Amino acid sequence: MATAGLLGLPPRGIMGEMSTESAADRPAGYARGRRTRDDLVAAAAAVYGDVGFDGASLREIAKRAGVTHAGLLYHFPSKEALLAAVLERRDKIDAERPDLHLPNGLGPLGRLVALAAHNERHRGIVELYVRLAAEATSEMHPAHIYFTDHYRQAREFAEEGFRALAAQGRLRPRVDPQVAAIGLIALMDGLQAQWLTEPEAVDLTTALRHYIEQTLTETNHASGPAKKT
Amino acid sequence: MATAGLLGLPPRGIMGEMSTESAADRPAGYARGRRTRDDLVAAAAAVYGDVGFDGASLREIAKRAGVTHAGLLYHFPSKEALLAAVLERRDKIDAERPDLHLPNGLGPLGRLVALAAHNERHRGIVELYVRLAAEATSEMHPAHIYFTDHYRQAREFAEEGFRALAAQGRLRPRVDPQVAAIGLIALMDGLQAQWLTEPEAVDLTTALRHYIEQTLTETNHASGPAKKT
DNA sequence: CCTACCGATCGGTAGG
DNA sequence: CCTACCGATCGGTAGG
Repeated sequence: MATAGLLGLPPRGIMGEMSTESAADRPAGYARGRRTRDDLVAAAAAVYGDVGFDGASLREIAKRAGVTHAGLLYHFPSKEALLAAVLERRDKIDAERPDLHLPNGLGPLGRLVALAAHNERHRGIVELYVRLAAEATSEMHPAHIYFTDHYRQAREFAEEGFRALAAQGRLRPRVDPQVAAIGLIALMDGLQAQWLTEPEAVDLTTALRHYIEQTLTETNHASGPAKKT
Repeated sequence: MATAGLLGLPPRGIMGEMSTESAADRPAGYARGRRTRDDLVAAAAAVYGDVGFDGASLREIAKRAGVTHAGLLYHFPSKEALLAAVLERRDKIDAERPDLHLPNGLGPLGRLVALAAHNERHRGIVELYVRLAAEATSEMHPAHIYFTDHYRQAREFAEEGFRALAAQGRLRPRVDPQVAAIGLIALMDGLQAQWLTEPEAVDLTTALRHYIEQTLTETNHASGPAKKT
């Protein structure tokens, strides 16, 4: 789930109909208000991680950012507008992240392993995505479009990765890149849920690496500088 | 996630400290009250699937079962007691299910594929588990113990399955049964979340079968009567 | 950005 | 099993 913006694609639309109009996107030359808004978005992300979007109260988010809940609604006209801002920020952060480039013999898919390693050190991000993804399962949920989009992008990225390996003749002949891609994304998500529930019992990268290596031909298992983390 | 009771183990404890004492477990010779309680548990499972446990209101659950919310609290003394009853019922149903036995060349792990195929025809079950598992991530959540237990059992079952294959010499030499088991359970969970979000884009069994087959030696891929579903 | 308020809904209890 | 109620909390608005 915490694979948003993975491709560095331009954050397109993000929330479907949802609009962040109003005070929220003023000239932004007013440093103070900008700061408050950033604090609100950060606080919201944290609270969503703790109790989900549905369970989050504007009063709790506002309190953590040091304003009243009516003050929050001055900056973001509705609960949904704040959610949109949180998701936009996540995509922006992910897209701008320069790390995740350590070559590791797994081709583009190495980025996914590196992302998992990064997430392991940022529990809050994982909590945010695991909770939101479960809520957004419903077609009526305000983040539903965001997640269908997110899954599609993640799948396409993984599929490209497997195709690249196939082009190099490194993929086992029976491996279907599309099926392998769906599985890889699902594996990442499932590992995150299990890891949050019981961090000692599971780690995020081992099973992932194992999965990718199973799809490679025997001679390609050396997997380069694997333990670079 | 919807792998509860997979092993047919005696439902042990279930909810940690949580107790279902009180009126809820009377002699049970009173058919009418028994019926009402069953209706309440079924309604609760449905509402949890829609909006999660945290988001579910006793009034909505009671209405679906045809009683008032105070009537519900007569049968189940608290919101948590009702949750315990829902989880107990799920384990009982799973343990008693006689299907899931079609041999398919995958050994014990074939049961997991059969379970996924079954879940594909019972969206409500999957919704219930995906939502609860995300909420139960927090150590404070009343279902947390249930899920740590559930994950542990599921992992052990899968690990046994991989060991059985290894004993038959059917496992590829590089495959670690424990790592493969963690991955298989995670894969099931992640597929379920993706499938709920976008049912047309993903199916529950293909990626699962693919994963298991990747761990087998070349000569074992025929996978027996695969499309028996 | 705040104070003050609105109607709605929540889990749970009293008392039959 | 119900009616009737409790205190708490919710998202959002009015009006500055």
